[in-house]
Amino acid sequence: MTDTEPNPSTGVPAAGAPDADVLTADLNATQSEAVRTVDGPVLVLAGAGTGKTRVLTTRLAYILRAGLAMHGQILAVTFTNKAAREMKERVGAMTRRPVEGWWLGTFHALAARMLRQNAERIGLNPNFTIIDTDDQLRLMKQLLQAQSIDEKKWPARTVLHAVQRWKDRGLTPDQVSAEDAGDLAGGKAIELYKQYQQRLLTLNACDFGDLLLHCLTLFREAGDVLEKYQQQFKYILVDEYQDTNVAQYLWLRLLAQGHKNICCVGDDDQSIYGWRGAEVGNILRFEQDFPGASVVRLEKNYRSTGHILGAAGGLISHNEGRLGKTLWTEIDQGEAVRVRGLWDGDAEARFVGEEVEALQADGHPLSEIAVLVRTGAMTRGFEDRFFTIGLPYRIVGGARFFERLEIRDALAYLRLIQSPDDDLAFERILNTPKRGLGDKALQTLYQAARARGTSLMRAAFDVAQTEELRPQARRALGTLLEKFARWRQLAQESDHVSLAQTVLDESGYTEMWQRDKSAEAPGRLDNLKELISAMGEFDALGGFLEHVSLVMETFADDAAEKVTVMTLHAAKGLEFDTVFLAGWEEGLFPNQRAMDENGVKGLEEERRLAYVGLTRAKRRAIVSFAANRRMFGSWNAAIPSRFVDELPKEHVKMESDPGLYGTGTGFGGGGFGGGRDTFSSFAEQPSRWTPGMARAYQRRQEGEAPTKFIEGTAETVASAPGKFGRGDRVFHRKFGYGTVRQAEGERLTIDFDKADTKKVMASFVVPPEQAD
DNA sequence: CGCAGGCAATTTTTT
DNA sequence: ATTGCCTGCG
Repeated sequence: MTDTEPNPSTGVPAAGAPDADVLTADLNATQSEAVRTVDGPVLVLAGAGTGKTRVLTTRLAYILRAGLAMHGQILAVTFTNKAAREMKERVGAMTRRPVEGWWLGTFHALAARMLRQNAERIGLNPNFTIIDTDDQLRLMKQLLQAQSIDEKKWPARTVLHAVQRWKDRGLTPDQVSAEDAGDLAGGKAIELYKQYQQRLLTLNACDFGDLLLHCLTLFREAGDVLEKYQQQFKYILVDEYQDTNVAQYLWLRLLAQGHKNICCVGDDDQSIYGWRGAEVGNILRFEQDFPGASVVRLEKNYRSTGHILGAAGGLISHNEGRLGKTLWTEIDQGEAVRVRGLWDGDAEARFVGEEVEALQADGHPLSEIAVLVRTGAMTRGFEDRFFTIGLPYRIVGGARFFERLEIRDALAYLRLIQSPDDDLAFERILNTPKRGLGDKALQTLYQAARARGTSLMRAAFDVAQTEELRPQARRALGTLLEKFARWRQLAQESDHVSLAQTVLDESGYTEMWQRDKSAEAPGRLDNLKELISAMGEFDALGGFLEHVSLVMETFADDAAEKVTVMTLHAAKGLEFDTVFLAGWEEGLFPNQRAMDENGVKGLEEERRLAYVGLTRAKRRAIVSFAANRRMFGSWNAAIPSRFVDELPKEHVKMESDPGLYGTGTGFGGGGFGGGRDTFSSFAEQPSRWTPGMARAYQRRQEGEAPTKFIEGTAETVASAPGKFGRGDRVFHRKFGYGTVRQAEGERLTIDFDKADTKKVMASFVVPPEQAD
């Protein structure tokens, strides 16, 4: 069935019929305009909650239904797999046809598709691998070592970061100016970049940046290829345009030069990825970049109350160089944004916990409540608190499934079966599990590979026949290579799921973790099982590996009846009835480092982040800050974020705890939380354990006394007699870990572990005003 | 080759 | 405080 035929099952008329108008019937005037402006470049400035996704999907369906193009002639680009998936679902529902094979996907997935179609034109094999950060880093380290560059002075991360920024700007090694490189890596940065690219080419591999960069090179050097795509894509749709980097912009501009029908949707006020190369300038310059462009502003907000929009709008108005939008809503004014000052981070977590419980008691679903924080580390305090009070919660983010050690190892085996020349994979598993092939053996193999001009795997087959390695190592290598030969055979004969199972068993990898008695081993084995079962959803090994490289997603259970805790970045594109915005302290948010490194630009991006946070809220936004926060072990005093002051007074209700900043007597954040088990909140989810936590948990399992937390004033502790006994392990927020020597009435004596605080205290709790 | 102990680094995150 | 990384020794 072609795109121009009527759909027999739905009776949808043929393309070109006025029926396409039906699609826009439910939209407001500007949304409809955004959908129907189909000749020439269009920029849709879509404020938060103005129906951006709806416009984008309707536009795609409209173009199809109006018969302006067939699906193969539309390029629809998103940033995340999630956005791509959502768009596929919605367009599929609207057009009632499968969305298979469409050019709808992320920048990287679409670029990879184009590259695979034309790989040989730029010296790659169509089955090139896409490497992850881990591999990138190891590769760069090797290059630094080869150049004898001091890794202390120029860490591989730093150099790699620079390389990535160049790639974001669409610069190949010869296009980087010496001035740009500066004295990075002792002035050898450009040379390193060049070598890095050469090495990747030899490995038949790309990193994420290359997917776009190679496309640009391809377009530049193979005019016929570019022309073909330019002809093919009659319409181009782009989501989240404010987050594009220069390479992505160039890619789009080249592709759009054919039909000039490019529609970019975005919001300059929601650009929060400058630190990874996004250029707000792209959206600000749209009208110059695409002459004759129309601009449509979506300003009617369907999400938030008047107070929330007022607060967010007032805050963002402190940024300069905006395209400018004023959101309005027909929803009621609602409640003012609450701003709550608290004594410390624990008090803040306690406050949020109590508020959530109150909302829950009023019948508010937990799935409509979110706690948004600036840094990933801040989720821990809330997790701890929510667990303690038995509040169901979900942490978004953290270590992602495919980034876990055991998953990467397992994937390396599979990659190596798929493409034997994948040196990075080879290196990773050569001695994992330990089989007596360490650094020495690897060096020998490297030399052999270099001498022969082949990959490590091929060189290894030769070396196994010679005297170059000690007999023991030679035998071990021989055994490994035999296994690989067998597995490769098996890959032809059996399905990829049983292949993976066999590989993990025969390689001794599963056994390695079964033998491992550390507490995190069971979690790792679970993850391996999960990996095997995930593979079942793919037809073949190749497809699975491509998915893994491009879609680094955790298979998470969403939709559960839980409070969500996540970073502000992770919250983009989501909405909740109630949003808690925690940690609004100067230095933390706006983040000091962001300001130090990027000055006013950095500050403005932080402000946009605050704006994004506020506009996630449909009915309630509650901002909080703490006067004291423990960071990296020590206590920091803090003042409220400047963003608190920037919220327009008429939309805000201040409710700082009494006693903060000398405004009264008494101290907030009292309460008593003693007797809490340090590790209980993680006991049920071993897969989330860090090695340190796992060790501590194990110590506890072995009978060591549990650690108790002490918080609150001397009085409150004294009012809870019997909570502490001789020999209890305690943790005090200022003095750290200790042991109770004596506990009678309100006199507690504690020996603290740290030498400088090893003193006997009559009253162990520091009143809040004395805390640093 | 493997392990214990010393040592810096510790924003945000997708693909 | 915690973590991963590096080094030096057995």
